[in-house]
Amino acid sequence: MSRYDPAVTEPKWQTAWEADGTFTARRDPAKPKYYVLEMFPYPSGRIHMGHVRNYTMGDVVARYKSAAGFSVLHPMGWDAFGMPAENAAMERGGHPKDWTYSNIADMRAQMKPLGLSIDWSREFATCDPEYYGQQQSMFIDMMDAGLIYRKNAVVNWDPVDMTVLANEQVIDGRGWRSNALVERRELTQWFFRISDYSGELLDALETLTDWPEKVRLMQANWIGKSRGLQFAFTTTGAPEGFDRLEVYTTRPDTLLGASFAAISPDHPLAKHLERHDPALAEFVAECRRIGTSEEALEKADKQGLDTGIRVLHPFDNAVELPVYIANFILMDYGTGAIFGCPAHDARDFEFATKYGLPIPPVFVAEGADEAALTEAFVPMKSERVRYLRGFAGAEVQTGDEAIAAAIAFCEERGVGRGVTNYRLRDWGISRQRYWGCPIPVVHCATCGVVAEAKENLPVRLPDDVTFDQPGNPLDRHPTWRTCTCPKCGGAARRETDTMDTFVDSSWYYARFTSPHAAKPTDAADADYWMNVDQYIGGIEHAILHLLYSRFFARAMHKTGHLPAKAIEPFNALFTQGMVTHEIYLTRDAAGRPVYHLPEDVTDGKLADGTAVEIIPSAKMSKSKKNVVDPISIIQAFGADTARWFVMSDSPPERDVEWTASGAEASYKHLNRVWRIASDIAASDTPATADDLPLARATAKAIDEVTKGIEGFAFNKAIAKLYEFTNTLQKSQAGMAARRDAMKVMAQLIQPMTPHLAEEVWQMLGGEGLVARAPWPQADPALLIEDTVILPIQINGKRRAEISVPRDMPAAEVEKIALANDDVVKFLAGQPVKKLIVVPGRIINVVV
RNA sequence: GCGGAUGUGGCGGAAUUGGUAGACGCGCAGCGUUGAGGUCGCUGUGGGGUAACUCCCGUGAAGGUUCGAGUCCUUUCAUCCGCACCA
Repeated sequence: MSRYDPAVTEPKWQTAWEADGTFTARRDPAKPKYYVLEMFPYPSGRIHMGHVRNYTMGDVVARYKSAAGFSVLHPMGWDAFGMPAENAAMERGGHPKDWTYSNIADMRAQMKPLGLSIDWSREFATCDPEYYGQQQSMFIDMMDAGLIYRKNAVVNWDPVDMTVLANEQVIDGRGWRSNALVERRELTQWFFRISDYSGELLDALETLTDWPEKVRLMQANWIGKSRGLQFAFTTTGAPEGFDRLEVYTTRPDTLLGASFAAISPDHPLAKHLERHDPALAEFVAECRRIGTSEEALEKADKQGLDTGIRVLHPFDNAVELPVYIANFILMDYGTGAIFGCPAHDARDFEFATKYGLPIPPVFVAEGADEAALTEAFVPMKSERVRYLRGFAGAEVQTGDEAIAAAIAFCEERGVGRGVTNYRLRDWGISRQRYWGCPIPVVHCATCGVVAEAKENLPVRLPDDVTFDQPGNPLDRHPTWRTCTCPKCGGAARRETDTMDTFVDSSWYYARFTSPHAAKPTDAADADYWMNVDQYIGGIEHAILHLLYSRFFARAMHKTGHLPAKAIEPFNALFTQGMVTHEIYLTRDAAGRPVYHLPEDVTDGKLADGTAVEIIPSAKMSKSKKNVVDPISIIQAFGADTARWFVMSDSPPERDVEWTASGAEASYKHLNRVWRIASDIAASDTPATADDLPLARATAKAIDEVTKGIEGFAFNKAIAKLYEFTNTLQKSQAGMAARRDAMKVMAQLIQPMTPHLAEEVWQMLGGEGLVARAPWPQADPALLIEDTVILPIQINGKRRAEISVPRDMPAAEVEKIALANDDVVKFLAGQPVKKLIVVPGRIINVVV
């Protein structure tokens, strides 16, 4: 008997599917449609196990839905613009375009052997001019619809390389190549008005019931709706034009605990003051070196500088508060200025302690006395506190009540107004880089900023660019910038900023519905295929990519490119975990770690016998050398083994650790299934047992595997398939019954291990391709057990069990339970206080 | 710093959502098959105690609610993800 050979079998069935056109998506009015999408990959050049896991999950869903009678769309493309291509060009020479397209070809070649049910005829890359040209056309529509504007915004500026840096390229406040201290610099940049949709994007989260709760919560917190008070302090000693200082607060009830005011280093007042005060300018420059990321700002040591300006407390003009410039105030949130209430805010407390400012408490915990504070007292939202001073007097109430009361009180007295504020900022899409979608705009001396005419689209990237120096190659290209104004025909200058790559990925799902259309979308196709029924990707995209896509779908609807039903483009979302691996290292003479590849380590030792340190499982990364290459796994064991392994063991939303032994175990299991199938196909051993138990086991397997796939619990579906395999292997039922059960096995494993499934299906004489066979149905009559085993607890501890008919009345169950020998023994004659019978579950005797 | 998640045997995990903790797989041990190794098949496997037993302990830690808690509540520790120019 020969062995299962994936190297022969897998390509055979891939060819069969291709010849059959099994996975070509078609608009079929007779069937319901189902659109499965995995977040498309960045073409780095190599697929990794994370890709295998992501696409296998989508493939399981796609194949299952197809068997269940849906017309399925399951496409693949490439998120192909971005910095790595430019970095490669700078480091190794060559052109970003060549690098990218050659990577795409490599990755496609690595992906095809996985046997994914993808409709490759819809493939595109976002760097195809056909794609980004349509994006430019929509940009112009969005300009016309008032969704786009320009304003100044800060960027990380590398003063040595004379270039803008991404946050990722700023390491400890220094440029990653030049090592120069990074500065903040203002540039005029393009923005999408996503904040116009803050309220809607927040409210609509409630309709996304098939999204993970945590993702909805993260988005809600990101949008950050708050109700607060905006008011103006009157200043003294401030320069002309700054006689009022607007502040926003979400805690107006603590206004009487104010002990200082503070402004952002980017506040207009700070910018004014630095022009005349060298010491202050020095401080502000220091603040600007922190970088632009919120994380860096929040983690930095709290620093402040007294400007000498004072503000008057709005309720007591005799009280003057100092105005500081403070490094932790964000210009982008509220008004860029705050009042500090150290008693009830941890950051303000730290700041006041450092600069010796008073810390007057406003309230204390309910029932507590006023005492010196050793840290800020920040009550929980629902916690009731007693106000020592405040608009509500010495009353006890929760923060929410007090805030509403404080806003009403202030408004009555003309101190500011209640406002709803959002943390969400407009989306800055300008990038001073080459490898992105050019912003289709020209700058004309006469007409100003003008959109390019649509007939001139796409505005193509020039091919003749160099990367021998930092900065934007579009900016220094000799001729590309020169153009004519589409409005007046005069000489004009082309915009050299390109778009954030998040724009590319904000509508690719819509483009897949009609990837070759001469417009961004085709109405009939978009109407049939949208929305994405199941979207699958990493949790790291929980906020930005998904929020931008939700905004962009709304913008596409507003500009006529998507139907109204598609403003929430993803009906269901699943966020999968990473594939991780142990890290192996030894130490060099200086104690520095030296990493070793998994294949060089056997039983915790290198080939020369040196023992390695094993660091627990972590994200696969090249520098830690803990990467397992899917291609080598496919070559060794076949794609089905890799697919089976990444779907087994861990729940899909959690990380899964790749282990060599696990992969081998998967391989062995698939071989076992094949062996059992070929035994059944070949032999004709007589039945020595009833067919009924196997029929029951089959029905149960169908039921539980179906539930597992529907519920995204692939690990549980696989556990059931192991059980079913064990049952089938041991079954002594008749050959016809075993054949039928094995054919069901082929159908049930088809989503996970499609090649093996086809092979088994064929061995048993299944008709056509199992990929086209309808999903098996479980006979409901076979799912019902006749008897149930009920555990009996005495005072909550399991002491006995009884087996009773499934629908025996509770009164009779009680009688049998109390008569049980073990129960009688444990009760030892004590009277029963209470008897709890949960039908079909458990009996608890309380004495 | 802020926001979000996770924590169960030697390991990955299961537990019908408040009702038998440890399904299934890995690993390990024993037995069988095999010339040997591997493969394959069978049996056992949370910790402790016992001659034996349905005896005790046990879901990161501490406390609470309940007839009953891995599951609910409070506090706490550890790890991971995101923080707006990485994709």
